[in-house]
Amino acid sequence: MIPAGQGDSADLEGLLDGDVFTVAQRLLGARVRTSLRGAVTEVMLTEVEAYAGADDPASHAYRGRTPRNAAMFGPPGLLYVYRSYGLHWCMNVVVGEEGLPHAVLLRGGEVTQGLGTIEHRRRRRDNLTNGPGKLCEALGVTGDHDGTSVADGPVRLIPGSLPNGRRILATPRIGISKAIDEPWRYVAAG
DNA sequence: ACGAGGATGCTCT
DNA sequence: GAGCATCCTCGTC
Repeated sequence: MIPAGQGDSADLEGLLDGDVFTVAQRLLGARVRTSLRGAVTEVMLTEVEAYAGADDPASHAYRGRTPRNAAMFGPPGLLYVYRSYGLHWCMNVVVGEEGLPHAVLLRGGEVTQGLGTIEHRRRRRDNLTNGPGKLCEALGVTGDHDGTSVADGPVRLIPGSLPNGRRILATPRIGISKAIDEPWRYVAAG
C-alpha cells in the first residue's frame, strides 16, 4: 500500500525519470490538468516532441541559457512556456537532471475533462487541442505558468497509459528549420 | 483537399 | 532587423 499523499509524487518522479526521448514517449497517455479560477480542464497527451538541449540545434537552449529559456535549466518537472510567433503560447515539461536543458514540447491531446470550458476558451468546437498553441489555449496555459512545477502548480501532470491498442509512432518534428530529420516527434496512432 | 498569406511580439544577432 | 518549436481564413482545384 502506498502511503496517502506520497503516491502521486512518487509516480510523477518515475514518469519523468530517464532520457528525454524515453520520457517523451512515456508522456503519451499521461494527463495534463489545469485548475484555474475554479475551472478544471484536462487532456490525455497524444502528441509530443523531444528537444535535447545542447545536442539539438532545434532546441531553444542550443546556444546556452538566456532569460527566456531559464526554466529549462531547472529541475525536471518544471514547465517551460514561451510565446510562439507573437501570438500563441507553447509549453514544455523539463526533463533530466538540473542544469541539463532537455524538454518535451506538448503538441496535442484529447479532451478528458472540461469540454465546455475548452470550447469557450478556444471559441470553437472543433480542432480544440491538436497543436501546441491550441493545447495551451484550451488549458488556459500562459507565460504566467513558465517555471511552475507540474507536481504541485496550477498545471499538473498525471501519469497514465495509452488505451490498449494505441501504438507510438516516431516522426520528424514539425515547424522547425534545423535538425529536421531527427524522428523525435511521437504520436499515439489511432 | 491543399496552399498562400496575414496577424503579432519577443528574443537574440 | 531577422527569424521564429503557430493558427486561422480564404482562395482555388
